[in-house]
Amino acid sequence: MNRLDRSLIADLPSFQGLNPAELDRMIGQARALRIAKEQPVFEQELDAHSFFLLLDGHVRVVKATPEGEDVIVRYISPGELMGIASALGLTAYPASAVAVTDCVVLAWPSSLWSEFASSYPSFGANAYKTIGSRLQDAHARVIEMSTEQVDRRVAHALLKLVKQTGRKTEEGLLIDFPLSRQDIAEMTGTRLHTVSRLLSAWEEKGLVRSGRQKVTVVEPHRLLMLAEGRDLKTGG
Amino acid sequence: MNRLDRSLIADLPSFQGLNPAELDRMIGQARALRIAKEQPVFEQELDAHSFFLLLDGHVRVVKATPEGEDVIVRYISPGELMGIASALGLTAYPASAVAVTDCVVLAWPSSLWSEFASSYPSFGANAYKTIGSRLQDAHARVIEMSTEQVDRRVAHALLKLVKQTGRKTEEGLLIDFPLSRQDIAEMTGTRLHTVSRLLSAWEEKGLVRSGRQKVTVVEPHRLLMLAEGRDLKTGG
DNA sequence: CGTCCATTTGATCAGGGTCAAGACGAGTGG
DNA sequence: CCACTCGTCTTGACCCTGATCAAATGGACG
Repeated sequence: MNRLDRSLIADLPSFQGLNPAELDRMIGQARALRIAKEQPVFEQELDAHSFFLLLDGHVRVVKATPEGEDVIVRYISPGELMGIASALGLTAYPASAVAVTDCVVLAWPSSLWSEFASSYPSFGANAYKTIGSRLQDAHARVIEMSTEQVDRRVAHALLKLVKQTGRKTEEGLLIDFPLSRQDIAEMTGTRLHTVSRLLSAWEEKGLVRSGRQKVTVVEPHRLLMLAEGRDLKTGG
Repeated sequence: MNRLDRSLIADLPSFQGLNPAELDRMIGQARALRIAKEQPVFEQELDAHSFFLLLDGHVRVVKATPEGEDVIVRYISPGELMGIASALGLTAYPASAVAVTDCVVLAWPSSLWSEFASSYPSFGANAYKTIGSRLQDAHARVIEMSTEQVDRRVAHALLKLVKQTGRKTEEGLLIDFPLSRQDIAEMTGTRLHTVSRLLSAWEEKGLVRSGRQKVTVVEPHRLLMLAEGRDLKTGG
């Protein structure tokens, strides 16, 4: 049986301030899981039995409305915590998480949360910092949806993804996992048709290059101008 | 000089699970403040020196966009914590808080947060539960703005306020603080004109009664139907 | 090679934003 | 006590953004 080594987590932001012995104790209670592409990590409404750390791959966090529409809450990248409902006193997951690519995750039983938070105060503080930034994200998104038009919201979403997972290629910065027009629509509160039209227009202007479930930002700077509304309508 | 008594806070949800001595120690470090109507409790971007508990009155939490538009994040009612940026590792307030009516608040220096959270674990757990429900609120709002039309969003907003601060009158449930069309617009991501038209229409249908900075929900049940889209278009 | 899904693109239309004007009501100062 | 002013609210007219409906194209994969 494989033992998990502390080097898997030692360098991650969530575990800064912990000594090797503490890391060993924490990882000793984790279970490593492999999640195949398109399979769920955890599901909305179900008992929040575990919390997770993504080691490899990408995960999409989705909330489903009563009417059956999906809204993408965020994408999780390697090194991030997810499913930390228990930190907030929840007994059920408020959203579902689905592997966008094949993933490797660590899982801890939720019952360990309070133990970890009190025994390893830096871990607790780091985790609550994460939650704080997610709360800020959510508010930022409310504000965006209240005050900005679709094109800017889509531009912001792409820039956020590029910052999070952008990989340099000859063409520009590639968003490093499969991302459809529909996905972008679910992130920005619009429809895939509108996203398609926007990307087509931007491709013509040379801002992005995109294909089937693939988006590359060619000119991040000009896209940012557009996102911030300081667009000079620089045509071709 | 007035001493603050633990009875001010003993029954509040945030302080459940604390014994009298603990309550005394906490309130002994608080300062009571009076905030006049329309005056700020704390301001966005400024150093988060304190966190607060609202004892009496109502407070509006607002985020201003770079372009100068305001978005109302939430209304705070008596007994609720606010300005708990420090719990999330923030050093500046992410939003401003303004007294909607004359208010009485308790203030603690932010530096005490970590001390409180570790010395009084129930207080910490309660506070993080509060943060959790605010995070859920924010996500719920993102979803609403992504998937629902303006009339439903406004209906939801009114119902939420009624649930939070509704006071029974002969006419129905009165929202218990001054609330303008503009305020409702800033809560729902629309314009005061649209809110005005909606309220006029609903008044005609007998769902609400409203006037200058004043809204009474006459028929919460029918308003809920409308909010949930199970509206039967029951005219007069 | 055929099927399935993502994508594109056109046409139409309506929700609600914007612009404009006026009515109403509360508080203020003379 | 009244006139005035200021801020809130109402209502009409117009128009634009982006949703909706419809159909075709194009890759990917079995």
